[in-house]
Amino acid sequence: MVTTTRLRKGEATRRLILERAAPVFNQRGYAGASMSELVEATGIEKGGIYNHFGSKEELAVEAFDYAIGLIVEGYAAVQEGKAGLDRLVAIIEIFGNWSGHPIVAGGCPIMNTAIEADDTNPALAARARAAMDSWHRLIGSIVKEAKAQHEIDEEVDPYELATLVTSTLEGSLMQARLFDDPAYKRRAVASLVHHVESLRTAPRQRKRKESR
Amino acid sequence: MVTTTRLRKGEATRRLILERAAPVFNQRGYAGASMSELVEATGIEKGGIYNHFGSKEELAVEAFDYAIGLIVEGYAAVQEGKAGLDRLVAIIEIFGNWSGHPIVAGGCPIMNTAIEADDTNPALAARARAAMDSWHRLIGSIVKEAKAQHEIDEEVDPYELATLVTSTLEGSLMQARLFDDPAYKRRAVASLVHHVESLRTAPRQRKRKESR
DNA sequence: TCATAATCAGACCGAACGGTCGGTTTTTTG
DNA sequence: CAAAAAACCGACCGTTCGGTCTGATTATGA
Repeated sequence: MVTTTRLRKGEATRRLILERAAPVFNQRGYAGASMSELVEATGIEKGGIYNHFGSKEELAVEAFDYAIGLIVEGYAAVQEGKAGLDRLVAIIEIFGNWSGHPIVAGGCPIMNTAIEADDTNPALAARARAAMDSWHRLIGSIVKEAKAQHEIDEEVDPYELATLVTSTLEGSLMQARLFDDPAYKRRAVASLVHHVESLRTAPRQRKRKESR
Repeated sequence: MVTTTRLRKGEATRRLILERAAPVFNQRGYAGASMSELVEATGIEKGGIYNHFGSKEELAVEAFDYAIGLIVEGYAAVQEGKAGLDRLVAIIEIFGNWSGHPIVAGGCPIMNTAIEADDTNPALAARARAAMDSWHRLIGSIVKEAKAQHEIDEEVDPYELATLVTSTLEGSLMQARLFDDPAYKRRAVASLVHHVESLRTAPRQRKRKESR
């Protein structure tokens, strides 16, 4: 353990800064979050923060990636033990259900960053694109798997379904947050689950889980 | 013409400020737009701007309302001469089609403002809620009209359909802008039009317009 | 344990922020 | 056309912005 112990303390505070800065950026936005707010949220003085990150933008990018990492973990966990279309249904349903303990405060970091950065911050926009792309691929690969197992029709385009699901979920999240009413999400989830279930081919008809 | 001519010049520049400030706020966000940028965009010096608006926030709120006014006009125009579900289809289709000459640069002001302001700016968030609410009512009333004319099934909930359409359109717009690819919108439009057409009751089956 | 390197605090910097205000110019009115 | 009023400019204000740097402190390796 040579290099491992060498940077131990530094890595710990670096991580701490990221985990406390992520919700600040996600709630206030990049332009709206000030260094003094980040100092307050992290408990680390400005000098300390700039010891680990070269600029506010670099911190924002890494905080975004950190938040995405948490989200990827969360969606991976919910698919465990499931296969095929059930994985997709599980993903759709959990989307409407972490109103209680959201992974990172302030809504979906991908959407928030996409909306703010698309016209103003190329670096952040690029990270948002990368994250969205990997999300599309996650859903697309599930659909492909379902097709390979003849669970759904051959005609279904994986990428098209992925982007449609994403549109509906993100759009409903935006409305749910605007009106502070999770019902918007629940309706979108119900509609999407119904749509996905309707794509199932007859042979493997299974128990259908209604959104409560 | 007493009071009419009294404030003539002032009203003109006030309007000019709003129409030039609206796209700046819509693209850079409230926090991201600086007064110096607004001075540059409007061609009016700071003192001139503050002669008409009490604060940056007041200007942002009025610029938002101005942008919404343009959008309302746009969607009203596209419904002209149509009735019932055709109005809804027209609205959905035009949503995907002003990529060329967008009403106000920077995407949908309602979504942009909702995403930025929901956690940070109560005044702007309230305006976004009001605008979204009136959008919901527009679509809801079309669905109600279609129901009254037995164009669609009695079971369809107008408000539910309105929010679902909104979710899908806004979510697709966000992705289209993130990847700078209108195909995301086209797919959402096609899916929604297909869904709406599928709700039509048999009697008045009409020509179906595919998205190109 | 002790030298060394990593870590951190906080004073400090110039620039840019949102906002004010007095003076000048331009409109409007009688 | 002159007087009054409205509109506008731009210098200026205090504050906060993102970022730097030095000296103190703490953790680490030998």
